[in-house]
Order: sequence, then structure tokens, then C-alpha cells
Amino acid sequence: MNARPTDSTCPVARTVDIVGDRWSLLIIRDAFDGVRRFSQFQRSLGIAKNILATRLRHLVDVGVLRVEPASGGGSYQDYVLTDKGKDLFDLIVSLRQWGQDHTFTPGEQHSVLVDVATDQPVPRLRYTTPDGTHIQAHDIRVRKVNEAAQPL
Amino acid sequence: MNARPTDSTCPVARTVDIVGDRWSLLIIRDAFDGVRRFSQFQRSLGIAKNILATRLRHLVDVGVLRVEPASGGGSYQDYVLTDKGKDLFDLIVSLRQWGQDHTFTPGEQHSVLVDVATDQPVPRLRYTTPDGTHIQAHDIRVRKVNEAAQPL
DNA sequence: ATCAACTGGTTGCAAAATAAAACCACCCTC
DNA sequence: GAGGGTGGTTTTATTTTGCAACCAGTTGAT
Repeated sequence: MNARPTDSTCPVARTVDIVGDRWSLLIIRDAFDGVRRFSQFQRSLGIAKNILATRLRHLVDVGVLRVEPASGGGSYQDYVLTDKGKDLFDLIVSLRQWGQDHTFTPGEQHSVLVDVATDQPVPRLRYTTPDGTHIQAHDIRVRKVNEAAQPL
Repeated sequence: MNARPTDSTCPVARTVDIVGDRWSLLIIRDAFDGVRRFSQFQRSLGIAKNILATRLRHLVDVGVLRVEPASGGGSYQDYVLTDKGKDLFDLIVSLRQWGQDHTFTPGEQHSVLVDVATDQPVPRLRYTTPDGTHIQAHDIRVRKVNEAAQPL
């Protein structure tokens, strides 16, 4: 997708090179919301058909989406998330939560995440370690590959 | 930044409209890694200066970055994350974790997150509710604004 | 004090990506 | 078998990006 692959040792850069553009992210969001068909994506996003075709092909090529026979049994096809694509769930949640916090005025309405079992809104999600510790920016730094690990 | 603001009720779309492009995301990543100066961003990213100037101005305009007098006391200026910008931490973590999982071959080296206190690598972070429940894609769906809430 | 190098840009131009519209073959329904 | 929807491709226009040159102000080294 990108002219200059940031062939970096940074996982952030690699992810951005694969799905870090406006349309790919919105396509993935729609896919999580159950959109499967070319025409559904097109109507939902208001994207030009040639661009959509390019993006879908790219997302299939990189293994985020997969083409399968239409769910309804017709001879058309569906675009569905692969397991690799489903792993982008946290990314979409991050985008959503930041958007909720910083792009809406207090009373303004927006779509919300709800628990499929109870249909109740999901409380704010936070990143925690397996033992339940909440991790924030100031707890963390990045160690580059050339940097030696600190002996304990 | 974007020609067609997806003036949507979806928080994901709004976030994507603000920071959902390759360079903005990489600039924010660098900012979390302590990069502050124009020239540092430019060298780190290999981005054209005019594009960098545009992006930095945009990120300042939307309140993700803030300009302040250079830390060293000179007459130059620094670009630093605002609180709003620091809230993008989860987004950068999401990008990083997906990249680690899906864009590196088993033995391949990459930068890692370490705990600032212990300097030990941070275990995988997961999204959890305040009571510690791990939430994944299949637990959740999106309720649109026009959709009625389910009476309990 | 002076000269060189660096900083933080801007400008102009070329190349690439994106968007809009027209077009088309196939499928599905009636 | 006619009409509309699907899933694209092609062509052309517009926008964005990238590259290189340039430049004024700042800093550092002598």
C-alpha cells in the first residue's frame, strides 16, 4: 500500500504501513460491525469504488480480510475478518475510546459498545497486565533493539 | 487534514479523521519516545520537511501536540504531547502489539516496551473492564445512536 | 567577531494517490 | 426477458505527497 515501507524494527511502524490509512481503518471498523459485502462497504463509507476495490484487495493480500462465498448462498462473495484481522479489535477500541473522550461535546450522542449478553453499555476499557495492573504512558518506555537489557 | 470529514456519530471515524494517517501516527509514536524537536522528527522519520511542518501544525491545531520553549533553554521550540495527546497511548500500544504479533518472524528482533521502574519487558497488555474482565471482539457489538437501548 | 553549520521552516515542481464518473458483464428477481 | 443490484475496471481530473532548492535566524567554534 505504501510507497516507502518503513522497514523498521518498530512494530508500530510496521502496523501503520499495513493498516495505517483512513480507509483501511474504517473498512476494518465496518467489518467488526458485520459489514461483509462490497456494496455495503461502499454505501457505509461513501468511498469511491476503485479505491474500495484497491483497499479490499490489499487487506486480503496482507491477510486481514478473507474472501468467502456469500453468506446468503448466492454466487457473490463476502469479505470477512481473518483471525489476524480480528486481532485488530484492540486497535479499533483504542480509536473509539479516544474519539469518545476527545471529539464529542458533553451532551452529544454517539454509537456505543454494548455487551452482547446483556445489551448494556460496556464500561471504559483499560490496558492491564495479566495480574490486573493498569498500565499508562508514564509507566513505560521503549527499549530499542540495539539497547542492552538491564541485568536484574 | 482531511478533505471529507466523515462527520459521523462514530467515534472511530472522528479519531481516524484527526490522527488516522501514517505520518501523524508515527510522529505521535516518536513523541511518546521523547522526540521533541523538528529536526529530530525529520531524521527519525525520513519525512519531507514540508510534510512534517504541515503535520506538526495540524497536530498542534487539534490539541494533540503543544509548542513550548526548548527544554535546553535555547530560542528554539519543542513539540510535546498535551494531555489529550498522551491519551493516545493506548492507540500506540495497540499498533505495537498487533505489529509484534503479526509482522515479525519468530526469531526477529524488535523494540520492546519496558517498565520504567524495573527495566524489565512489559507482559502483553489486554483490555479489561474496571472489575478485571478481559474483553474481546466476540463479547461486544456496536449500538448505533438511533438504536434503542434494551430495557433490562 | 566571524565563519560555518544547524534549525525550522517555505516555495516550486514532479510524481503518485485519490476521487468522480462512465461503463460493463454478470447475477437475481419478477 | 426486462430492470435493477453487484462487483468491479477504465479514464480523466484533482489533491496530496515527495524532493530539492532556498532562506533567515541561531548556535558553536575559533
